[in-house]
Amino acid sequence: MKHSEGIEAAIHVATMLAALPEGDVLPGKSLAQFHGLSPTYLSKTLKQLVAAGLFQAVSGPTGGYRLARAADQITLKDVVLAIEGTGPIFRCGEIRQGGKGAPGPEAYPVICNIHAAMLRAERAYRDALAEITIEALVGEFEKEGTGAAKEWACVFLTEAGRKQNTNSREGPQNDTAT
Amino acid sequence: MKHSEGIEAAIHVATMLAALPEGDVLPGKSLAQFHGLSPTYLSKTLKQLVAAGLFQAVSGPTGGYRLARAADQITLKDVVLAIEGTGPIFRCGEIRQGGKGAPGPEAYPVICNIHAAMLRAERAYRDALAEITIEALVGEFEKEGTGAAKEWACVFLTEAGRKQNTNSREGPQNDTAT
DNA sequence: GCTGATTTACTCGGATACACACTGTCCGAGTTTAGTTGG
DNA sequence: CCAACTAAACTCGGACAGTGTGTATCCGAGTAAATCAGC
Repeated sequence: MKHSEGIEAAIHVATMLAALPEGDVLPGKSLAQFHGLSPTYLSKTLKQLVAAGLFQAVSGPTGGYRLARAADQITLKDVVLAIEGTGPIFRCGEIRQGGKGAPGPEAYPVICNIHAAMLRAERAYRDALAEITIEALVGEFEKEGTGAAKEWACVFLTEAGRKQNTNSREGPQNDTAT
Repeated sequence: MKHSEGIEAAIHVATMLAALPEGDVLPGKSLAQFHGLSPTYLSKTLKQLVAAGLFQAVSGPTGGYRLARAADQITLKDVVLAIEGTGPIFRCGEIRQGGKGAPGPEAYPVICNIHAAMLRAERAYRDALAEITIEALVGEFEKEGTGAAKEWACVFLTEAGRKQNTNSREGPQNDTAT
């Protein structure tokens, strides 16, 4: 009952992409360097986020990743489910009717109350995650972060960020400079 | 991010022990048979619950397990933490300052907001679990369960339950019949 | 018949294999850029 | 000088090992009850 390491990376990367100018992309290699992670393993996590429809990937020398939706339309719940899978935390094996000699399923018409209690807790967890959007996290960092930390992130975004001519979420950017 | 299978068994066993007359014990073998589980593996789970101080174990031919505390003093949170460990679900690796060239820890005086958000969700989860006591689960079963299911459980408790002369939680039972 | 030690059978507890998922890595397919060559 | 072609470099994506936790099992230490011998 522990989250995989990739969860932390996925959320941090998502906030980075959210802080990026609309349509721009960040390559996985740069993201790994910025966070001090293995590029090859981070790509595995990023792949999952693309498969889940949260990120978009662009190939080629100027390629990278960007958010597939607006940052206020992506929650921590989305990210967690993309990495950990959408299956339930608690899997009820109906062991209450597993013993030899136990009455059949007709004797258990309602859901196991233990199962129900665990589902309530699981729902509380995911609801709490669903309340936090990536945009909110970026906003908190902008407000609470120290000067050095913000500058460090800003420099990274400026250096590693890449304009994209083909922008699927908006029209092409007018700004073509560098 | 899934619970181990033992969680379900642990909770069901706890409710069984709670339904038992005060001080009586149930052997692990019987508990496994009633739930259709492997006795050897269930013993591993029970061992964890004893180590956590939730259950008490009695050796010998008339031995078994019983609750170490009153059923209303044991919550689902206690059981889950006993099996899964008390460590946090989300482990923050501080990757925000992991990159080469990143500013030192003094640039990050406050907790990572991502970490904080995950902690809030985790707290919501455990709070929800802490609200459910084993006694409440037994009460729900008594109220909602069907006649066949309740009778099946009652027969099991009667047949497998064992009186204990040395009762650490209360004085010896006067009832010596059967 | 009663008392006592002895034997037995049953219980829990720790130590030991097996399997799956997470972690970590490599190489290949695809695309854009830059360079080069010909007109 | 311009345009088109070619080659190269960089990106993501899928396939392939290593490791740690969870799963499953067996055997040994300890205890209460039942048995049996002796009084």
